[in-house]
Amino acid sequence: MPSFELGKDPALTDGLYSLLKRRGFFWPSYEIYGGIAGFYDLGPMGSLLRENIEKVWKDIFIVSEDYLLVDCPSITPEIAFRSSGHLEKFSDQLTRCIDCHTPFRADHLLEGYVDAPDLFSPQELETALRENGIKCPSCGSELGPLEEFNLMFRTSIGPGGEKTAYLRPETAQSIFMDFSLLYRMNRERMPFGVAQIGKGFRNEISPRQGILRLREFHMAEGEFFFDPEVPDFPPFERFKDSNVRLIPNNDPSSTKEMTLGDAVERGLICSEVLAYHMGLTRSFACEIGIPIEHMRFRQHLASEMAHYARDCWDLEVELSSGWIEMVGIADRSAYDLNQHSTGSGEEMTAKRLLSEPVQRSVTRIEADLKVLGPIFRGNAGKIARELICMDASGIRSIKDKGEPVIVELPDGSVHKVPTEAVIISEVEEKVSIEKYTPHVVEPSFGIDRLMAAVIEHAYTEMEKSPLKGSDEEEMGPYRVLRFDPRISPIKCGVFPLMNRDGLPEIAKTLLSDLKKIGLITYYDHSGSIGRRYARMDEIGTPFSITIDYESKEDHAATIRSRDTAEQIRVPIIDVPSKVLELMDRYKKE
RNA sequence: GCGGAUGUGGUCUAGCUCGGUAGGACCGUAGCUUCCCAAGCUACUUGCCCGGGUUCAAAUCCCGGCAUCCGCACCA
Repeated sequence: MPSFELGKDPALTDGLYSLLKRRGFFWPSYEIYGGIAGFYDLGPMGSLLRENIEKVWKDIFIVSEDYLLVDCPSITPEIAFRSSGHLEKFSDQLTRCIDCHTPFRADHLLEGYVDAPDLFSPQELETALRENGIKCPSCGSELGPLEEFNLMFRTSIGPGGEKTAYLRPETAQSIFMDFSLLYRMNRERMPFGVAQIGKGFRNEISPRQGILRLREFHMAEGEFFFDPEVPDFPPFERFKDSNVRLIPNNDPSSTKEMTLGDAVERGLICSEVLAYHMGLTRSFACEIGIPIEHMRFRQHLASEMAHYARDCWDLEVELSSGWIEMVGIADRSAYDLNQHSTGSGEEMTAKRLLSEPVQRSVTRIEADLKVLGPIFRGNAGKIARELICMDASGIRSIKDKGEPVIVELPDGSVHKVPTEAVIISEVEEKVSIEKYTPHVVEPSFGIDRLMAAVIEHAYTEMEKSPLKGSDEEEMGPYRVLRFDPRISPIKCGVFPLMNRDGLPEIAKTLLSDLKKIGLITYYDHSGSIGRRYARMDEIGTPFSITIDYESKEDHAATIRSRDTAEQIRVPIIDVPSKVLELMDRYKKE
């Protein structure tokens, strides 16, 4: 059966994208007003397809891997992104040529002149541009002043709009902010994962390539928290021998094939935890129907890796438009938790049991509330709390000099605490628990891109059907979307061969039996039977059931398979279970 | 953002040079047909990207905007 090969002939996907609109997968949003780049509507088929892809994702991350599922808001107050670094990181400083108006990223212009310009502040950039005498690379003219372009959509909360907020560019941050709660919900056991499926928003400068680069997109993210001092990750055993294609960043021009186990041993992949999630990602992609030959993992170049990332690998899938990133799997170390911990003042740590409890003597500060109370009244408790957190040796030397201890409260007020209120003692302490900030590995899935990949790889064009008089000149090729039945938007079509003589009644009874077991169905009585099959093939419905005149006598129906066009005759009463069985069997083949 | 190309029913397109009723095919809908792989027959629905200008008259010419595609730039 002739099918086309992706990447070999992009012209073959031409017909695909009109099919997708015609049959209700997706199309550009706000078309009646001319459309806006970077936004797409998912139609009836696209919505079901996306939901099914997410279902498979949940089967892996929530059901098999026990990730905790959360669902947090898209609108996020500014402070959160100040801590996370997005306010800076997602703002590019642009400068424009005063003659040709071409915009450039200021830090890119400084590559090669200074070290790590991406970490520079706007002022530093401005100075560096001037000191190095940088001119417009395309025409040589002077460059204008810096402009800020933030990739986050800005909005405000409440009336008056004084509270600035942004639409989240990734779902991850909420998970970090909720870390302590989630850690407790997991009963303080490590390691554990948290997952979120939702929308992300990025105000891309110039979205292209249709649904592959959106300003509002679906993402499924996992955050896997673990103890960085535990090098082994036993579950990794499962993927140790999985073969993968890798493009390591020390040699970006060649693809290497090896097992994930080897890659960790050779130090290409930084940890077993990261490699494990690459394995998970690969099996997820396989399950939704992306062929393994069209997958590879590419390591971020040192220059494109975010400054907090220890290591980062992208799953890329080959499409008609080339190799496209689908999933980013990053080791973000303790960066995010540290940022939010510092930003909010909340402790974000996990506890680790020391293998041997440690005896040590500790200098402890106590506050004598009997003294503090009468002096400071309402503030006494706060001062005491602040006092016992201060550096013990420093306090001791102050106390030894007989000077009062200066305590500053979070509200900014400063208080002089008399020496006699400060008690310093040496205690022997048995420490059996140690606190640490967990590291995190983040697999982040672009659902819309994966959906496009699934569609392209399920797409098959065939020579026209051999029988009857269809005319390929007019019809174009015969098109089939060969989805895995698990992700097909519609699971089965139900057709009366003729729209009369009691056939519709039989078909509708069967239809409701299929609905009862939760299958999404499609009833169709219009057009010839072949046309109805063709409609189902175009939306990737794996099974079509036809009630014919014989059904009235033998109470049986035919089930026709999308991929083979084969038909089997099954008693009507057994059709629902037979369909489930066929769906299940498809997976294993 | 820049340069180039493009924009006609749901889809693909003819018409634009040379202004004068917008045409086809597919898809879709209803009906006929014992109809199992886009068959046939009948009927039907749906359109000139938006705004302005020139003109008696604009899909067509001019200006502006928007969008798409390609290249540059940008980005995951």
